[in-house]
Amino acid sequence: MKEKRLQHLNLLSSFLDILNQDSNPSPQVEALKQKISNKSFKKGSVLQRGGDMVSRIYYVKKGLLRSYTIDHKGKEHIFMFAPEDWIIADGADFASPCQLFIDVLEDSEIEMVDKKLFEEVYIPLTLNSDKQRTAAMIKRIAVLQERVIMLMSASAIERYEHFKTTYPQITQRVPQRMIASYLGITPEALSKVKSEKARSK
Amino acid sequence: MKEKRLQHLNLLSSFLDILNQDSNPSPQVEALKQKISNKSFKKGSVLQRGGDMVSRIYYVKKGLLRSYTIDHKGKEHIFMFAPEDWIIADGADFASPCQLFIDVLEDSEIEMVDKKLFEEVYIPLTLNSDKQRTAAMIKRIAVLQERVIMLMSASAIERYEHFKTTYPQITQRVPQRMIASYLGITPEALSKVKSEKARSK
DNA sequence: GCTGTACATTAATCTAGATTAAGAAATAGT
DNA sequence: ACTATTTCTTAATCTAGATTAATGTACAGC
Repeated sequence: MKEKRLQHLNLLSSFLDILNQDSNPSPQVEALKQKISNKSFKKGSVLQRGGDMVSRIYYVKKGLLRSYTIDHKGKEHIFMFAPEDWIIADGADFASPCQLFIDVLEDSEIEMVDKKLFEEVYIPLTLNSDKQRTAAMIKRIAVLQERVIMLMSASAIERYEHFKTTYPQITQRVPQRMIASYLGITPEALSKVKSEKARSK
Repeated sequence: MKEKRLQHLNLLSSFLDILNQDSNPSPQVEALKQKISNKSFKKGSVLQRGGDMVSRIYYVKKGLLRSYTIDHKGKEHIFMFAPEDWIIADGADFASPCQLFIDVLEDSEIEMVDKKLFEEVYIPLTLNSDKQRTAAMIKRIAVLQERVIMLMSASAIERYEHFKTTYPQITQRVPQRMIASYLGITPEALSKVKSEKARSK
């Protein structure tokens, strides 16, 4: 089995592992497998809109997704990127008041499952792999905590440097303006920061 | 049993519930009980410093704690407040690179337990109350997620208003400068914001 | 009761980053 | 290959909030 990254809530992938490892699956597990959609999406597809009543968990087999909010002025704020082997879910997954949008940044292959089904079925199936689950959630908390500290104390340059070292695999694949959005600054400010840094070398 | 708030990672309190509910405790549980410290702390006491090797989980029975980081310029950034019935833990609890300080804002009564012990003992004892545990962590994630959105998109006034409605019980009890620190602005800016708002009424 | 220290407010600058706008470069669609 | 659209960069302003500093206020210790 390929080593799994736990940068983010890596629930669905271990769920899938359990389903797949089962060499002699019960009818219950068999029925579940049918409910996991396996789909290709073109760049630009919208998987979920804030406020949608649906709530799914997406596992990125190939490609790149993002989640984001739109504030009261209509501005997008990117919440996270999800490249290969990452999990992404909408706000409902976290009982959060802010509703997240999820869309596709590169042609992608996605496995997805209904959130409710996932919660109801995953827990009984994985009681003995709870440590992994907890570890994944703790990791998620760490990422968010770090992000809060960054937003509270770091300048635009510092945030950008931090992003580059933390997510090198994403830096090259998404437009500058989206990185800027993730960092909480404007694309112009990011451009400025980069050219100033280049000049000072 | 008093209703428990789940605003934050409420692990220790359910842990304590389990220990206390046990009418005929096993020797193992009995031994554990001895390891939970029950202490009073004076305002100003420091429970943990960033970088400390100890790692505990604190349950606030009475009083008020806070956790914060100190950035490379020596500035404090308040990460969270923990009033009565809340749980607070240092960075090590989340495997976070940023080390948190924890100290006492009001004379407090605290129950605390070593993090490692907690993790090793809590999980086997509470396999069947996992849903509660997961709910607590999800709630924590929601709080952090909301905080990120706030820091990315809201102005000083908006953040202050949001804080007041979300944490009314804290607003009256901590100095302005600490609320400012939590909001990611300076005390002067908060003062300005408040007087401008008062004038415009 | 004083005195000192921490905290809050106000006002005068300063600055990082936002906004606006316009041109250059890259990408996609036909 | 050519056009259209999106993205990136640069530069000129503008502004929210930082910084600095001075004054006012409350409480703690003596």
